[in-house]
Amino acid sequence: MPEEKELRYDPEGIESRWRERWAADAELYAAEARTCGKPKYYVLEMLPYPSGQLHMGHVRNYSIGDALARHMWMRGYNVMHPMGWDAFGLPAENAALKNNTPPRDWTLANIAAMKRQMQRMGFSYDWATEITTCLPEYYRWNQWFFLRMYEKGLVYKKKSKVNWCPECCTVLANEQVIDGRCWRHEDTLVEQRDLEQWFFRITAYAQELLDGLDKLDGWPEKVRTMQRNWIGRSEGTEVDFFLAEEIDQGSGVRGQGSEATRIRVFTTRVDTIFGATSVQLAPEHPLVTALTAADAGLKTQVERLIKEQKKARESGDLGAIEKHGVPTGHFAINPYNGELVPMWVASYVLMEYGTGAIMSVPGHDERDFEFAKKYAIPIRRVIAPADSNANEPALPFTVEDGVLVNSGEYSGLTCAAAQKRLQEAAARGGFGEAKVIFRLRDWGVSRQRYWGTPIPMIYCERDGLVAVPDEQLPVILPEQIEITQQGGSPLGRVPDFVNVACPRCGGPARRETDTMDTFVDSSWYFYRYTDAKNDSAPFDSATARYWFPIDQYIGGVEHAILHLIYSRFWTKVMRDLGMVGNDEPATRLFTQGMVIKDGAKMSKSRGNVVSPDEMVARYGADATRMYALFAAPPDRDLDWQEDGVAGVSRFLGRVYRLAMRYAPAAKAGRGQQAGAPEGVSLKLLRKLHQTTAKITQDFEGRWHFNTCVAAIMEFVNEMQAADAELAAGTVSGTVIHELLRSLVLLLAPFAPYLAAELWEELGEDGGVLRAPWPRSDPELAKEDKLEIPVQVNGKLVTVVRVAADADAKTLEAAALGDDRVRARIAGKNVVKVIVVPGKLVNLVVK
RNA sequence: GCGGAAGUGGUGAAAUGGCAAACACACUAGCCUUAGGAGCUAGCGCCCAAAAGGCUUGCGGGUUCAAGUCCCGCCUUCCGCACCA
Repeated sequence: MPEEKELRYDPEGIESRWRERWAADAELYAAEARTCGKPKYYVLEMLPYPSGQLHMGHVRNYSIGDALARHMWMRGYNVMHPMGWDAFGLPAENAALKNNTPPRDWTLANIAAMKRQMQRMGFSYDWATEITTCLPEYYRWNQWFFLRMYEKGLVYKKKSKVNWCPECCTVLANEQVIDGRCWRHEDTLVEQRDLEQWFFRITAYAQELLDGLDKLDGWPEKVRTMQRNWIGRSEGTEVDFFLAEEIDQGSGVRGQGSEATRIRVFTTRVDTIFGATSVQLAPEHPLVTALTAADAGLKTQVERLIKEQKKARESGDLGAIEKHGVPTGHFAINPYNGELVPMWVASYVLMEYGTGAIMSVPGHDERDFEFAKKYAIPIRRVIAPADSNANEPALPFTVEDGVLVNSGEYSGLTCAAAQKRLQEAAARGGFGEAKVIFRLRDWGVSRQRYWGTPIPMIYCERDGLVAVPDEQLPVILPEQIEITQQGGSPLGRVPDFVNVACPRCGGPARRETDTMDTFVDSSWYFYRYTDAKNDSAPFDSATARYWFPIDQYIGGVEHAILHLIYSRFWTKVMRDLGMVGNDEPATRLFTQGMVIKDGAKMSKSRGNVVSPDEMVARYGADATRMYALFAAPPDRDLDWQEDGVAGVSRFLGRVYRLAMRYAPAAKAGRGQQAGAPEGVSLKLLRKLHQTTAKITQDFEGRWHFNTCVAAIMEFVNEMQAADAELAAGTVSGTVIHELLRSLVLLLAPFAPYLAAELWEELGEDGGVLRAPWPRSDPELAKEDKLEIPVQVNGKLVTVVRVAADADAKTLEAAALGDDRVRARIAGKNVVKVIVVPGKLVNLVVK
């Protein structure tokens, strides 16, 4: 007999063939209409910035989402699995400067390249709903939303101190400043500038954004905690202290001082206010500015504090910086007891938080204590432990469940009770009130850049600020424009763009030349997928109500604050506009781990980047994505080892050859009736049904795809080990058919190309994607015999082989009947026998 | 400083309180030969020449018949937050 030529697994051949066939089938990954009757499932991976190159982080992210999408299709869901491009942003302008390419051309070329890479990977995206945020058909709706929010008072313009990145030459939102540095330029310190800016009133939703987190139990706790911290809700009291001199000279009536002499402080511990021995103002507090105007000496000192504060902000370790202060020589009156306390300027008080002024209670606050010690400010005890027998604790005593002392009429009250009474007194006396403050501040969206959505506003000489009317949308971003590194908004240098007739009076007017933060684009993009071609609205409300919320959102944890808080805000705004029915964009969020190489995150600067193209060329897309799922559980960091990819590729080769070898037998046995399986057949079927159960469970719960792949490998190993029996015809064609058919189905979410190929080789039709997911028969999955470990005093001695359903008595007898066990317990008393049927036997002896 | 996650072979890792190291990678030995980034077989935590045996999940305690897993204390690494009043 001529030697049979061994088949070679040729990923390149298989994958290119199927890529062509899939590309020709426009409906393959399309979601069905909402009337289809199937349950819907919206799985979404975060849309990428089109940098031009897919990196391994993307591949990992999309491999997870793709496995899930394919699995859900096979489970019979109506699946939406879209992809798009977050296509505005600074890199396009930088590239334009460097290569003299228009940002649009550069961006669109990058998109084309990355789309090719994605298609090469075989991801199941419905390209008919693809969105590209830099195209007018998309960004016109940014402008439309801007106008709706403007109408509702959720957009406003104000001059304020803003973060300026000298590298980006633009303003940044607070969320884009990390440790005083730009989120895109780690080495660049952000400057503070006074500029007129557009803001979204995200703070109007601060409380709801916070409360909503409690209900988002499908989100990682880590992300929820980060958002809670960012929103930073704080309950306390605002209290007015007044400059003593002014009150003496004026009416003399407490609580009616002028605004210029009022020092409003915020405190969470108003119960300690009788212990306030100074008030501390931020160096940039308006009152300090007023005082320094008339006092050159003070001015010099305060400027030093400002410099110090700036340095502290940049250092990233604020707690370690020594606190400095300057006495102003003025005094303020504590409204509760009329006491005069000195007024200081302190480097540790921030103008941007609370009121920019605090009361300093050194007896009961760590920082105030440190400060008072340094400057010999009196320290007073006003809180004692609730337990009156306790020793007097050392100061500062910061617990909040004590009792007030030395506090006038409030002495003896608990802290909580005193807070309430003191707030009531402040409200009555008109010198304060209970107050909730948030750390979250409004979202500054103006960018002095070109490559972004034009802000649809017009400045008319006669009518002032005029919104662009809806019918004039979109305000098109001009394309022929010279990009330079000059300051100011590039659009300001395009007269055709700037000069416009006022929509109201027709007179001469100027357009707003700032563009929107690109996070606006990504705050609502996932709604657009549901109705991507709509040219009369951002999307159809009924369609969005069908698809939303997103069932599973998958992306990197680096967006925990930025994108994920903005898009929650946007959803609530759209809900209040009546456009959507959901309060939150996504029920479940999954944040995958980073891809690591040689102990560090893959990055160009470290030179440890592995290109997906290279992997695909060498090992195929199936092996590359399957390795991305196999090397670590998806939530953990993944160490990229090329040998591992090679290993997965070899495994797929074994699967291919095994399936091809027995495909004829399987085809012949297809649809035939089989008797009760026994011997090798039973053994293989049992393993198959165990594997199916394991993988099905994992998709439903813990998503440990690494052990799913391992389970498939175990199953294939077992088939391989039975190769002789299979070749000898011991196993019927019907059983072989079930084994191979199910193997291909289980493989389909992880290695879709090979699965498609083998599905066809097995003579199945209709495509593996729409084939029903295999069911595990619990009876078939059950073992009939088990090896039960036997321990003596908790130490393993041997295993006994017994029937799987053996009861405790049988197990005990089997254990005691074992020679090794007998030898071990000879001459000793068996004190206790622990039998866990199906698990183990433990003999406690003395 | 506060909060979170993690720490298991040479490497990536596995283990609803019940046989620690599944599945891979690397390595070693053998086989095969259309010499391939191939395939097949076997070995592979540590100690001991081997067997028998003993030891082993960052460190120290505890709970339990039984702990990588639960509890307490500590160490290390990573991530997030932080003069937030």
